Amino acid sequence: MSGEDGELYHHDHGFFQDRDEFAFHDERDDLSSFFAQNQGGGGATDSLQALDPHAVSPYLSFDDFLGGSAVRHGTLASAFDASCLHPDVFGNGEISLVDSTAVKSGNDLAPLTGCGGGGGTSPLSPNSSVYSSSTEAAGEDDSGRRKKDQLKQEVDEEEEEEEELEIKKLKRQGKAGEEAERDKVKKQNKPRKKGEKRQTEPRFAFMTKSEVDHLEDGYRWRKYGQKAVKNSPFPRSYYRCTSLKCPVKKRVERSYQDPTVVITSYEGKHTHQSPATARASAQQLLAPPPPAAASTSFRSHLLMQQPRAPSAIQQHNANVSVNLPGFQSPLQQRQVADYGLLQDIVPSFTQHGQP
DNA sequence: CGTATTTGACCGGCGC
DNA sequence: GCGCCGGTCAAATACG
Repeated sequence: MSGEDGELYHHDHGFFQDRDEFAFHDERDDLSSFFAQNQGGGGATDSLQALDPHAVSPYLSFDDFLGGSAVRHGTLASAFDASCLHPDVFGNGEISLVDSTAVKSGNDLAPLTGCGGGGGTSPLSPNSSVYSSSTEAAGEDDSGRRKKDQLKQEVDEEEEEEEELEIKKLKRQGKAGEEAERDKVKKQNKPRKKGEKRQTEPRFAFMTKSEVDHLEDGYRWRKYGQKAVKNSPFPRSYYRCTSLKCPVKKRVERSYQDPTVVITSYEGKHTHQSPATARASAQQLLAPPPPAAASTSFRSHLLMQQPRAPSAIQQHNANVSVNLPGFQSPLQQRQVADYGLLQDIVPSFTQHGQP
């Protein structure tokens, strides 16, 4: 239990402290600087690096993952409990830590409101998330091979990726093909370039303390596989975005060292809007959002909570030993209010131009 | 009945 | 070359 997690949190702790020194908007440009810090600074990175330092540049930020829609971000943000969201966190690309309340029954993030404390849904246990641009955040041990893999992945071409996806789809749809054909396709599928593996898509992983494996992030996913994880009693689940043509995949697994920690990795970019988002915006257009619409509008939910996060966060932090000192600067909060979820999640992107 | 999940088989990549 | 492993497929099954 405390083993890895403890370590992780510990590191994060240090990390954030570090960050604190630089203030969130400090992140001058973007991920790169952040990465630089991480890699060099040590602190949080140690364990995280195992996740995959190389991944760094090629990886997407939240923004990218979510497809660019602010609202969408919000949804995911909720996964981390946006209310507690840490700007820094999302702004940087490699690793971040978010404090959120435990996700209990139900995948819906709505209940996550905890952070704000105002919400009322009581946060039982703090839900903290660490995220990194790499995948195997969970990697924990067998980083060797994975690192290699990812390095190669970086080299991969997106085009091929798409092609492959297409083929696969066709294959699936045109079942008429029979097995023979299937085999054929399969073979055509992979052989592409020698030495180059598929899987180019940027990845992004984060850890969350949650009782449910599959966190609701606003998108619809279909599980297409599950595999036992070596050295872990917990299986890894593979999900694919159900949206047509959307290549995004997601892997979910539990840390074997701390079963309460769920490691989620996203791969690829959404090519569409999140259903939840769409719904939410539609509603807003039709009618003014109800004050506390318990409902699912991630967006409103988040917006309402943002402001209160700070205090609550720190309390939680204490529990988890995650430190998010002064995480939410007024500036950030303002942004949130002004621009919406995405921005608060990925401040660096929104403020990009900042000198 | 349509959709989602489960699960065993298969494939390719990688290390030895 | 062989075996291991991660990732994916797709038939079977469960669920609404």
